[in-house]
Amino acid sequence: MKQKQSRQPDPARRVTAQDVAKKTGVSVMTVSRAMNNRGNVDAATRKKVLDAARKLGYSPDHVARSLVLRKTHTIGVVVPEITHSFFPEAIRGIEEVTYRSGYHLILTHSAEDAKREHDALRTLESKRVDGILISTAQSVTDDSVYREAIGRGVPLVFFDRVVRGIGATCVSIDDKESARMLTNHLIGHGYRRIAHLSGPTRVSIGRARLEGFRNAMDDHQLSVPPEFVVYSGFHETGGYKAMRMLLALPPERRPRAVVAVNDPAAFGAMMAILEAGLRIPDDIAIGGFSDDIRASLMPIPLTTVCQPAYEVGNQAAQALVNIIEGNPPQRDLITLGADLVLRRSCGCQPSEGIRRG
Amino acid sequence: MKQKQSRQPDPARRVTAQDVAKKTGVSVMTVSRAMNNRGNVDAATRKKVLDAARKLGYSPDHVARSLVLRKTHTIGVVVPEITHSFFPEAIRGIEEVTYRSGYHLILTHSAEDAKREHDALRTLESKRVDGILISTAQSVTDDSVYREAIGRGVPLVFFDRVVRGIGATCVSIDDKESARMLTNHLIGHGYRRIAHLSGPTRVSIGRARLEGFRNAMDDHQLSVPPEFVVYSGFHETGGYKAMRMLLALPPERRPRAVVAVNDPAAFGAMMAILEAGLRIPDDIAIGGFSDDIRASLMPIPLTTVCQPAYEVGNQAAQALVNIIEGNPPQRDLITLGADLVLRRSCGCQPSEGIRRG
DNA sequence: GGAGGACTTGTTAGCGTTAACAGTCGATGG
DNA sequence: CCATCGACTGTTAACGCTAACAAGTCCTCC
Repeated sequence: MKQKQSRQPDPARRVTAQDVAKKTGVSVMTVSRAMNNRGNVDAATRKKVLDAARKLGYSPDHVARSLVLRKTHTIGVVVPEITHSFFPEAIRGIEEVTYRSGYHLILTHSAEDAKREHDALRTLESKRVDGILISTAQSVTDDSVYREAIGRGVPLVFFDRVVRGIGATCVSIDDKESARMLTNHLIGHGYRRIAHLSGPTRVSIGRARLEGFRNAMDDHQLSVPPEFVVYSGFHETGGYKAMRMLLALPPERRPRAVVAVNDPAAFGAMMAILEAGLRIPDDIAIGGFSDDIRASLMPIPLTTVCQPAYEVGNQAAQALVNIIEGNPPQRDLITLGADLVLRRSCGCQPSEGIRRG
Repeated sequence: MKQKQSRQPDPARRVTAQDVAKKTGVSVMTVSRAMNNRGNVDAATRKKVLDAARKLGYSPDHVARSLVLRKTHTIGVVVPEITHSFFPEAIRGIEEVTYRSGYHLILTHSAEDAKREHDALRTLESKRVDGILISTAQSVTDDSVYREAIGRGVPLVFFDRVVRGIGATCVSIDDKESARMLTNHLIGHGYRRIAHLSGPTRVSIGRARLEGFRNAMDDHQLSVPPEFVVYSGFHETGGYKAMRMLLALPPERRPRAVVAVNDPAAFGAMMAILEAGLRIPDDIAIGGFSDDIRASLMPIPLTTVCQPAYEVGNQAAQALVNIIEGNPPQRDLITLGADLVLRRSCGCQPSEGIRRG
């Protein structure tokens, strides 16, 4: 067939700067300069190089470039669970920043598993990412992995589920303040006996929300009997079980309102309340966290704290990029405010009923 | 304080195999062999090397390794919109495969923009990913980008929004069949005048669902007047507007049932129907696609086609890894079946009412 | 008219790793 | 006793790119 086609020594071989150089009769260095729009290249030469590059389908090898420049323009992201509605939003916020600043994202997910998270961290480091954004897994009990990475000079920024006091920047929602705000709102409705469905205190958000709840109660000199703080974890079933325990109390010792650690727990609790033949908010009022997409669609729409996931990701990414580029942020604790979304479950009769969704 | 701490010439410098070699008195090659568990290393030497590596905090540089081995163990993923509930699920399915097979994921999102997708593709190629998983953006009109990448030998697998006939493996839901199934179900309820709220026909799912709808109608010798196929796009507002157009028809010429291209469009349409003072399904029945988390929570729960997003991602990743590792799949069209989730909006009175959520 | 400068291009070396080949050393066997 | 083998380890040369310096050309200016 074709006799004199342009020779291709190894079909699997990629086109390199060498090939472009040979074709245009300049050195690889000039090709490099032209491709990177460096000054000091004659306009005509640059054009010649760029044309040849396009014709040959040449694209500079970032791997080689990364090796020599000691910079990969890549950021590692570790999330505990990609499908948790919070994280896609947060990733979107991260992506917006990194896209603008020319970084790429290596996404790993720890499946809430400490070992898997640890592996992810090590591999990201081996991949020589320029920095890491991480939201910790629930099963992590030991900071040393993070400390060591930081010790080795890897820029690390925590977001949402943060670890404070080990020298890494943390971006999170002011959970304590939000829990306080929500609790205060319930107190404002006149409720005095308020219970808390809590998350694991090992995780920062679990701790902070419990604290904020306690603070608000303390501020109003309201007591919190020990049986009013029930562990529910982060899921529907936990919320359901925890609420059942509260409902097992004699009626006069039951709470009149409940602050749930998040919306799924609140949904579980609501189910338990309705099953017990009680009404929301007439018998028991309830509030949650995270403005789950379902919150506004429940039979009794759920009052909840709306967490700016996009904003958290955005700020965390911004902080990380700044650190990487040599402008470390002033404070290493960035907390964002959250909004209270008032719906019927707390006793409000919102004019509009639904704020989003 | 400490006088004789181990010297660190350049604090920013990472620990290399060289350092480990020097410390243990062997050559870098032996370090490499020990780290990679190659044979031909004395057990005692290996231990010595591994110990020193741990002590120094050495982790092999994947960038350098990738350069010499011409393999990055990294897969590029391009999705049009990370927050579309379908994609986090799909990514989860991808992640499961890649985690098991030792690949990492570079995630890019095109924001439904052709140019941004094009950039992402080029950069991924420059980053020398071993393969690419892509779900196309809506605004793409030209295949050549994909063809060229394939021409350059980049393994490419499409998932969900696929491009057929250009030599890449495609993994998608059998949308035509699903649309047909849904339409058949409505016909089974006795509806004859059925309309379709359509997506962009440029996108494969838009085309396929329209076709499946048409096929089902043809099979039953039911006519589809031109005004019964209304463009809605993929969002609530589009569905709302499209439904308004159908409702603007004189009552006797209105549809009795509607097949929406996806759930958000269906939600918009439902809002329009209810606003017009009509009842669902009594006056107009409706069905959607994707089993959006809200579908079961609507005032009238929505009958919908449940798409196995996790499975799509999983199969696509599996196919790509196979291609990369030299076992190309037999067929280059992999279609997965979907399930019909029956709820009230189509006229069914499901015993259980809610299937998931 | 020759020193100096501006602009462009080339040369050399090295980023950290591994493949391929080349030793080294003790043991084995005819 | 020396060739041979096998187990281990070292040496060299890439992989594709860019920084740093060197060198060439042409021009300017005292």
